[in-house]
Amino acid sequence: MTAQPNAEPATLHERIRADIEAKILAGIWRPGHRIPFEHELTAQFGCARMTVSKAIAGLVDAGLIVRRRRVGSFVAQPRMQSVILDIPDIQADILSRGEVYRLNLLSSQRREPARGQPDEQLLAGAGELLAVRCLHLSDGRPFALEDRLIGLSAVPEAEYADFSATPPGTWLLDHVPWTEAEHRITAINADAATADLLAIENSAACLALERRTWRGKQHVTHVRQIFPGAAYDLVARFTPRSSDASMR
Amino acid sequence: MTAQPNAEPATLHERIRADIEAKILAGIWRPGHRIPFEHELTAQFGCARMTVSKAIAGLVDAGLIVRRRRVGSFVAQPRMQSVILDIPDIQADILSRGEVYRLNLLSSQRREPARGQPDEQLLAGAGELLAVRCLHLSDGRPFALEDRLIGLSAVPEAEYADFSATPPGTWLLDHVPWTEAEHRITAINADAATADLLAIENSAACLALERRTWRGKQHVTHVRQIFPGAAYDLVARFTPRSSDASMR
DNA sequence: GAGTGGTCTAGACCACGTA
DNA sequence: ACGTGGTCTAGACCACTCA
Repeated sequence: MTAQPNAEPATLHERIRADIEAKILAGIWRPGHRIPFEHELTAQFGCARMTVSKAIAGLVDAGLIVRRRRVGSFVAQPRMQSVILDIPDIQADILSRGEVYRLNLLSSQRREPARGQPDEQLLAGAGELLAVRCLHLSDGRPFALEDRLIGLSAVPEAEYADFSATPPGTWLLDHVPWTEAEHRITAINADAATADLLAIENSAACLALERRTWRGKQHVTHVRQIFPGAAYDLVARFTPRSSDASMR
Repeated sequence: MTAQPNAEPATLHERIRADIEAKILAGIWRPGHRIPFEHELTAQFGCARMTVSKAIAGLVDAGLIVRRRRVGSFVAQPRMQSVILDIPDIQADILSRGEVYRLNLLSSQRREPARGQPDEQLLAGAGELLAVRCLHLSDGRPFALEDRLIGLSAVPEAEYADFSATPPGTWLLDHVPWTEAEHRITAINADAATADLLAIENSAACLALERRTWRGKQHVTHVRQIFPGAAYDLVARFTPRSSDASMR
């Protein structure tokens, strides 16, 4: 949990927000209930309308309130909607746990996109691809196996980067602003080669995390990271509008 | 992608935000660069400071800007931070794909929390637990195996709910507002019993999704859902401040 | 001390959806 | 037509932090 549990909020709009939130959580205002109009809250709290509006806007962000013009603002139907999952930089994550990070660069080669792989051709654009394969180690133990493709037309300077000094993911974060990413999380049985590299049993369950990243419409990189399922979990903790998440 | 790509934003603070965002994404303002002071932007756009402030606040939410008093506002170092993962209601998800949803309620029993299980005792509080085990089916094929514990002191009316009519997750969403949830995603090898229920091979890799939900400080429910890894992925797509996610 | 962002006010006009 | 929320203004004071 990030925030202290019961600290009285300092600012007025936060107190108003907390006041409304408390009524909802206590069940006094059930889903679908119309909360007081903004001008009523203005009178109740003796403040300007913008302040009330800011408080409600926060509750809308948190998914607790729905506003409808000409009608009013209502307590939202609860939904298992957005859950914030943090998928951190592997190096930073290992270091933050006080463990020793090491990268084993298995291969790195420039090549043409494969025929019959429209994904690779989109990633390559007019240029070529950089294919990097590496193993992340934490305290000497395999932590994740990474296969990455980088579009050299999007990131030409990647060709000259030293990925044994800086892991490719970290390097890209530092060099390329991204606007969009798609993640896919799957469970797979490790094949023989993967199991060997990760030092796990053959066909042991692993988490496969695939991420494709764009800058604007330009596809920047596509990475697949495989984590031993027995050792590492993805954890996401959610509180409306404040979250804590990590990989354990 | 949810939002239309290049629609000119209607409101002023959105245009200001888009203007700043564009400079960052184009690389004109690199990470660490100090963007103009608010009073400068006020002059540049010919508007009130609150409008500029609202625009920047949005960029702070999106993680693109960091504000520092007395110093200025800066382009944030990009981080692979919050990724919004949508973990929807299974029934709603299956129905939204046009498939037939069916629930197989395997067991449902009221019982005491197990000794030596502090988790269960916290969940039970002063009362007992409701333990529900069910299988979600999509078009007749096993979709997920669910084991759920519900704290009857937190949700006493759950005891009389008909979980063969409404899946427990859906029922809880409709009846209990929640404030906090913790998710854990793991890969596991299916044991014999699980494999049998899910109609998959023994020790096939599965995604295990564990979720614990609170209302305030009160622990409401703890659920573990197991998905055949070969058939289903968790997908999350991220764009700063607007997202699309689903389970496939 | 000086200048930044953080918050707030007391108005105003507008867009929109309901009736 | 009406009343809601949505946006915006032109100020103001404060808190914080750097010099």
